[in-house]
Amino acid sequence: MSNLRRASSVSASPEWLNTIIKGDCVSRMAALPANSIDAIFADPPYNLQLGGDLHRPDQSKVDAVDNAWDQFESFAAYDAFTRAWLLAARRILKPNGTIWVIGSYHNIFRVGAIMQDLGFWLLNDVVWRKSNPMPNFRGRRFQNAHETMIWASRDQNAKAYTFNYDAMKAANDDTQMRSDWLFPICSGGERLKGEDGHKVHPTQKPEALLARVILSSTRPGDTILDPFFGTGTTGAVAKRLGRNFVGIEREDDYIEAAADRILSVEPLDDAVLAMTSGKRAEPRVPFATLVETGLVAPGTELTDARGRWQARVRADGTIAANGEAASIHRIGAKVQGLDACNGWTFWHVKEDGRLRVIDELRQIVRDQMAAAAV
Amino acid sequence: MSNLRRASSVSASPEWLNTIIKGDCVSRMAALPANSIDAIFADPPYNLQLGGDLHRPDQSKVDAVDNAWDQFESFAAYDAFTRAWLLAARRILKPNGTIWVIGSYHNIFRVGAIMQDLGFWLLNDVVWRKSNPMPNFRGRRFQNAHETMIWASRDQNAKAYTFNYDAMKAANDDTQMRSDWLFPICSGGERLKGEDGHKVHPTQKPEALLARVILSSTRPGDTILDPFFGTGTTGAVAKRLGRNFVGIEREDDYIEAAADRILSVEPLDDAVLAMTSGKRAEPRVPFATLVETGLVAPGTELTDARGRWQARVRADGTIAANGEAASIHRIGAKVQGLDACNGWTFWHVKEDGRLRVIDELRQIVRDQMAAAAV
DNA sequence: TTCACGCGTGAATCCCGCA
DNA sequence: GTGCGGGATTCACGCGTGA
Repeated sequence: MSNLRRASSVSASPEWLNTIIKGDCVSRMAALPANSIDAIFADPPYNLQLGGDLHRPDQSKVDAVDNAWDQFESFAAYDAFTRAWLLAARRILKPNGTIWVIGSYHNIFRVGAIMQDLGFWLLNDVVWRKSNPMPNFRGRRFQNAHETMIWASRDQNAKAYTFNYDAMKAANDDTQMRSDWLFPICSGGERLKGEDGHKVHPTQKPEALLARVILSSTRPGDTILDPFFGTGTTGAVAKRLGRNFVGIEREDDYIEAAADRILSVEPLDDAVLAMTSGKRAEPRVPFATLVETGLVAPGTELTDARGRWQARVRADGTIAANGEAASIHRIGAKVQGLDACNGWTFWHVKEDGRLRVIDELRQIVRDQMAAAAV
Repeated sequence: MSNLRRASSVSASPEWLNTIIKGDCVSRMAALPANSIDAIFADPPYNLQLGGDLHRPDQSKVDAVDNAWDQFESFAAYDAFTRAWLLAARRILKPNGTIWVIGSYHNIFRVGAIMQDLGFWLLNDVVWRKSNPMPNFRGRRFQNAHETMIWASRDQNAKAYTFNYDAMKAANDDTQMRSDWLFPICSGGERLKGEDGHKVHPTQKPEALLARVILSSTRPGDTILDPFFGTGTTGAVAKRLGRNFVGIEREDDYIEAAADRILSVEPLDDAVLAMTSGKRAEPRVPFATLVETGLVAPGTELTDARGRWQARVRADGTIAANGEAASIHRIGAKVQGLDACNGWTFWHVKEDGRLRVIDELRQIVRDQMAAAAV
């Protein structure tokens, strides 16, 4: 068990909190107390059933997912595995806890049907639209440009699950957060590489995706369990966002990489993490996307063009000034004593000593999105 | 049976072509010949499991799907129904036919798992992103802004299914069509209304969605069956796009509305329907033809684009390098140390001091052949 | 210092006709 | 059915290199 607990941890917290547990997730979850977990994020094997090698048009070979842990003898074997871990997960979930499972068309239908059979109550299916997916090299299908996440409560009757509706809405330019989310795949500096320069894990998920999952359906201080921890994206984002995590993973290489990674994560300030709560006052790239993708770091100070007013960016995509938090538009209006304000053209960030209006940053994201649009 | 056949129909075509068959889709499909349908589009009941009435914030009542045909006693009952109609559908599908099924998170996971169990081979899941979805009025979930379509072939081994890759790519600004499609929901003038001004069918799909389905995976003249015909969107779009249809529907009201609707549809001109097709559709021209016609003289030296490798053309249409002679493709692969190579785009000839790819010479031959055929 | 360009790569169920 | 071989097929982004 890799212990990554902070010195500030409450002494009464269980010894498995903020650790990586080595082993098979079914038996390890069985060893945890029932009704102890606030939220679960699971990225199980997809059972890809790939055929032979695949080459790009330039004859380079695609580095496919051919790991032993993704191999199953049959649909029945995959179903049995899925049923077992979902049952174990359901036992440790609090009555009002929720679970997220991510998958592709290879496995997600089996997972979803089994979740319904076991009594989970589906709340949403959420589509992760990839802004830069791998092409279909042979031109025989549509480009597989998304993955699917299922979000479910433990029971149909569980009505008090956590959903930070107002925070999501405020983060999405004051309209409801939709069930289709656009994010790039995990690449570049975020992608963990081994000493050989090769990716440590074949299916590392982007932190921005996990950030929205965690911000939408958990509260600071909650405990999030990931039964297929891999290289610990769930743990890293949970720690950064002031949540506790529990990871379960079988492979030593992954555990080691995850432990190093999480150790270097610095949790955000409590003030930045404070959630928007209650009914908001009245009033299309969401500002949250800029935060989730890292274009604007949480905690960044925003100012108007003349530097007369300041606000601070929070992790959920709202901003705060004078003790109040809301969308970029609302806070922009508030500090000026006006009824309305276009936050996109009002607020600026300081870059290299210069002010840059955030509308320019939105344009960057829009350009990315235009490539993916219809 | 509502007969909507055009006078121009070939007399030898079966009597059920371009008609709406009244009755239960399982027994009606059983009465059709096996291996007779090119494509199926199915919009089965979603098994919505709604609780009580839902009201908007202004207290107006949401007109939900509460029809008898959407009620099932249990998941098991829904599964049995799904299995039955999918089995019947699979029997009438041609070996290289494909099937589309649309659903929401309430039912699509069960449908997808059963499709896999029955031997269908999933090709893509395609997300219909709604540009104007209904909001989540209670603010307890993400806005349910999409539906999911599964596209599958009859068997894993069926490789020759229709996919109009080049047409889709051209329609999408010359980049591959992705698995997420953005369309508005069916409303306004397209939405069929009864004499009372009330919508005729609760789940009428937009014609644009069906158009992309049909254009991507069928050819003009193909036969498309819809076992849950409703108000006939599939039939209307199929007719407009020069395809044949077969509809099966139980409710007289829907059949009547669909028949009227389809009668008023005017098929598009063949010229408009002609599909973009890439090199795959071009006649095969052996490299030997270029030598035989004198476009490339025996003894000519071929090089790659950067002049790193050379080969010499032989009179029989093979080329030689490093003491070996074989096709332009084999030698191209050999000199590079690869398994495969497209010799047409790899090899160049020197003309007036410039390099010219031999694929251009092939195009000259193809143009000559086309001119001669007129 | 900046820009242009080449190269590598990502959860992939990825060919088809003829003998 | 199997085997063989022609030849068709890629999008976005990060990084390194060289001018």
